[in-house]
Amino acid sequence: MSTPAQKHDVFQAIADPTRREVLRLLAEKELPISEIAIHFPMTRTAIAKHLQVLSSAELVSGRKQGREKIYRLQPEPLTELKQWLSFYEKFWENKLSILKHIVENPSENSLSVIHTEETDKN
Amino acid sequence: MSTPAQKHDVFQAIADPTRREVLRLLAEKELPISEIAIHFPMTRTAIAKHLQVLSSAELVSGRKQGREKIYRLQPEPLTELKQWLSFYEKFWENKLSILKHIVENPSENSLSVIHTEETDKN
DNA sequence: TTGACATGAAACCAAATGGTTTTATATAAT
DNA sequence: ATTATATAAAACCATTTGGTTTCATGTCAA
Repeated sequence: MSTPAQKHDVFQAIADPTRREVLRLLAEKELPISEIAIHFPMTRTAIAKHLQVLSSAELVSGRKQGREKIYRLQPEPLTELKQWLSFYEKFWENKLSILKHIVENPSENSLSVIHTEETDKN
Repeated sequence: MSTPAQKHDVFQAIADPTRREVLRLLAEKELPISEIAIHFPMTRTAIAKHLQVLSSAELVSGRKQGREKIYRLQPEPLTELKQWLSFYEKFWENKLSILKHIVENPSENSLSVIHTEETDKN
């Protein structure tokens, strides 16, 4: 974490399971650091740093209110992830549709396909 | 990297830009390690390790053919990412639709909303 | 004003990460 | 048989990461 101030990437920000859980919490409602920290088996400080990472990726924003700092979810950067993903969707949809075809048509030559692998070994 | 043999998670696997670029390459066609490495400013060994990470996340699979090891894309685990993302879509779509509403209705009280922030400072 | 909270900042630490170089091994080509 | 190619495995290294503890500061409450 290391309070980098440097812009973090969305991909990197969501790589950590703790940070994903923080996002999940903030999806329900905005929360001050201490309240967030209650849900985790680590110190408030550690959570504060995770929030800084999320903040530098612009996935959350924090406003100071009295003595507490309240964080809220800012989901917009996730569109970048969605875009990235959309490129790959055609690949797995393709694979799944082939599978679907085999499952839904138990006739045809499914068995011969399976046997191909077996016979290759000989 | 460190050749962990341990199962890697998709989120972690795609966190690294080099690995994302590798996936992009393999999306076009399967390739042996050396060919992949040509596209990067690092050693073949480094790429081999990235491939191990991708492999342990099951985003690629490698088969040995002669003296080369050919890797191919295996996009299925990305469905987990998509699922994760889908939870957040409602949030940003919500925000965008509010924005859209403001933009498309320049009448109404958009200005008063903007002024709220200004007057808070006093 | 005197504590009690909530945070911020800094120093520190172990482990993980992203890379390198070196050495070994199997396969292909001459 | 020899050499070149493709990978694998291991040792090593610097930096980053995810965490801690300690100390300082601002704010709320009594």
